[in-house]
Amino acid sequence: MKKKQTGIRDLARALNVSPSTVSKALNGVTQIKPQTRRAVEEMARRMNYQPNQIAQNLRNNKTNILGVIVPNLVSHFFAATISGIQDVAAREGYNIIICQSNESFEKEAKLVQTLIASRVDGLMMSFSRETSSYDHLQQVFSKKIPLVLFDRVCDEISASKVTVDDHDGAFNATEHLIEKGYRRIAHVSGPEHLLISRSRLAGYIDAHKKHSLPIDETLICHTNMLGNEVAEKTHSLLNGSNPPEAIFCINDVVATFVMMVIKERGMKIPDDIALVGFTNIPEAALLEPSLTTISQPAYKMGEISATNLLNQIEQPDNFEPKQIVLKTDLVARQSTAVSKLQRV
Amino acid sequence: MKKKQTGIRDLARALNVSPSTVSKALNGVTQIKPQTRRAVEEMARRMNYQPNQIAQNLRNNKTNILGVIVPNLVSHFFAATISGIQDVAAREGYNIIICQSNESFEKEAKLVQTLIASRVDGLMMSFSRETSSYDHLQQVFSKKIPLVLFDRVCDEISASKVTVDDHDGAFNATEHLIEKGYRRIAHVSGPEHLLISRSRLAGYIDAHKKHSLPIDETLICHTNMLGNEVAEKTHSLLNGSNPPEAIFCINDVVATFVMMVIKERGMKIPDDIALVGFTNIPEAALLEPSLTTISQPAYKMGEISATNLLNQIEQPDNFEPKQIVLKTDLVARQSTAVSKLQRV
DNA sequence: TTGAAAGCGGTACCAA
DNA sequence: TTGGTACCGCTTTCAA
Repeated sequence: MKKKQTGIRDLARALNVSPSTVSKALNGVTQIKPQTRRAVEEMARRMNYQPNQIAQNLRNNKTNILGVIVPNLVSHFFAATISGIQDVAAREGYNIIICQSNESFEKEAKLVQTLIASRVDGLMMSFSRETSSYDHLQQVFSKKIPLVLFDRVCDEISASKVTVDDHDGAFNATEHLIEKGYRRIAHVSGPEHLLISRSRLAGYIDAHKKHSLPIDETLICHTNMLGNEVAEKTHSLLNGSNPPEAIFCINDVVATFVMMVIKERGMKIPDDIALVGFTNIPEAALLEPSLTTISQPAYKMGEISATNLLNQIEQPDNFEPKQIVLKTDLVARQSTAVSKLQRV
Repeated sequence: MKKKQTGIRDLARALNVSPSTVSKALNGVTQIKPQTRRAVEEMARRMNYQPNQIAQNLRNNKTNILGVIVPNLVSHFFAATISGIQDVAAREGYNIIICQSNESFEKEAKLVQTLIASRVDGLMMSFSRETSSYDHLQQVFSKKIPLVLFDRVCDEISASKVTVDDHDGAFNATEHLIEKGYRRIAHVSGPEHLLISRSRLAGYIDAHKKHSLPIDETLICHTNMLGNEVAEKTHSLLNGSNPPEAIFCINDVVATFVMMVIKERGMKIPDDIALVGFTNIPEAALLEPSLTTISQPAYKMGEISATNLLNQIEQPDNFEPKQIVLKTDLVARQSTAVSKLQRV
């Protein structure tokens, strides 16, 4: 049995005033005699009073809870993003409910429902790998729940979006390879329907265009980003009649799989083949050779997403969806550390 | 302005029945004519009714929310634990609010208050590095909020605790080194007041005892587990007149710092010195040389903690605090891959 | 089998 | 400056 906690009425009784007076005193309403206020505050302390947030929630139709849906919690990128979200939320007096879709569309849709039922004040999400339609967000719109998409976003719906400049990052990664003297550069991408795959592929292509290099379709392969398929397709790439001199991967995890295949085949990085990833996971610096990659400001992305969502919640009227694109940084490491001269 | 959602009264009005009938029909109370029930359910669907969970919470004095406090979200171990918690919670219809103390005692204490104010149904926590007193949990006890401690627990308070067998893991790690022929084994530990430091140190010592090896106090050093201090103390260890042949570190992150120092000094692992960590973070396998370590079942720890908490919540009466200790596994890798013979 | 009404613990309007 | 009271949306007893 739960013990009954002291409520506003208990305080009122103890002080011989009305509940409404207590409420006002506690909430800093001005029209209260300072003396009364002090008495109430004193008594609240003495009786160890704590407002029942649920009752407040009901009354104010507000929970001070933000919902967050991510594909998973264990990848460092999302963990760091959530860390940023959490810090901003805590600072502003909000809690966050975190859910993971485990990359399943079905789970994602269910979670959206759950969070709506929990009456979160706002929602932030990054789509699962499977997500390619957006009907599951219908209720979010019809109930006008503030929404911010981050990282894995889509073009199809109107909402605030926070992303890194995937195109620009991929462009820089590719150009870095070109400047190192590489010409035949492969790209191991993700599922075709993900915007993130398309953007990074576009950056890869545009870097080629800028340097007037031909694009060889056989050097571009889409994967589901899982170990088996990536390994398999990497082998195919390397078995080709005219294999690539460098590989740009959609992210560091994929690059790690590719690196394993390359090592397995007894090839040397970067001498036989260069490798670039994307994200800058902590492992990237520890790999041997360490991995050149594009670093994404994950924590900052979380902070910005949360800040935007809170603005949206607190000024629902004059709010316009914003598209925020964060810059990335090239982190050059050993996996591309071959000088141009050396290769000539 | 928030749009008003369909409530139980709207349904009642539309069907010309009373709100209480609607409530009963929706909640599967038996004393309702099946026909009425179907009508209500049908109408609920048509009017897109969703129960207001806040109102239900208030009424039932239950939120279906579990609070989780961890030192941080970005370390893989905690991320994996939370992942386990989340999956169990979701399966049982609970949400989780996740907070990070950022290793600060003050923040931790504040978060406990916040979560209590949010009326979570239960609380799971892993203490911050700074935490050495437990008054901040006083309210948790006085309000009888179900509590489960995991990983970083303490002896001082009575609650369910889920840990890995730190002593056993450390014992195995140390014995592994002894069996490899190492005799002078150093231990780089964490803060002395943490139970986890003490347990692992005890395992280290007991392995020595079992093999009748002397314990050299100068080979045991406590650190704050941060890069600078670990590096500094590692240098001291290696500068000693009789430096160690192997180092067992309290965890993999510390081991990574130690490895950097060793490499910096031009020493070879495992030929000049062997190294063992604890946790089995994903980086451990990727380091060069790969790191021998003790793997902790993080995801499982989360699952078990959540399951225990839910039991406690749902059967508050006949509940006894449980101490659950999970076994660890030794993962032997290159950092200790010297054969005994080779060293003789 | 159904309905009326009293809460859950606050907030806020209106009156005193 | 303070108090009375309706109400947020749902559950549950008790009576019809």
